[in-house]
Amino acid sequence: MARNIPIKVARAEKDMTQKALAEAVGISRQTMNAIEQGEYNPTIKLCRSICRVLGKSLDELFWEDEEQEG
Amino acid sequence: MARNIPIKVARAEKDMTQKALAEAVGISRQTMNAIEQGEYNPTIKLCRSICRVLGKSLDELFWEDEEQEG
DNA sequence: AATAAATGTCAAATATATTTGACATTGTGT
DNA sequence: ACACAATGTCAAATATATTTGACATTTATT
Repeated sequence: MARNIPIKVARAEKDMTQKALAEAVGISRQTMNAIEQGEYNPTIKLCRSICRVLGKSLDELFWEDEEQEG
Repeated sequence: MARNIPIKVARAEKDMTQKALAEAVGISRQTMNAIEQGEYNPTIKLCRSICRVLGKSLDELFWEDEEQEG
């Protein structure tokens, strides 16, 4: 997976830290960091939570045109 | 979670069976069924695969305005 | 330069998504 | 009514997302 820049940007727009976003969404700071680093696949439910907090859509934050192979 | 009608509709539009969609996406038939029944949260990567096969966006197939508690 | 906050990263443990196999039910066609 | 495909559902096993704790690095502030 590629690094998730859209989340980083949306977070900056809200002036939120990774820690703050993680708490708002109810996950650990490390998990939030890993998601932004693109290190693994979050659950759709978690993605929706992040979208709600950041005021963005799934397509805006989590779409990828090409998926990296295994 | 609520039953995922949009997937059912999009699958009908493509005239695909749950089994066929599951195979196209590389998961088991039971998992595909469970997703349509809204019984658990798939991974975002899997959601994207389903979107690509069905020619729909994440927002079209996987957005939910209100998340069910617990 | 020094201090603190924010971020990046690792390993071990835990929670949960997904698989497999099996069987019940429903829908469709003959 | 009969057969067959498609769907729904359960339990046990496996793969993987997520947590926790700890530490290194970067970035901001004084």
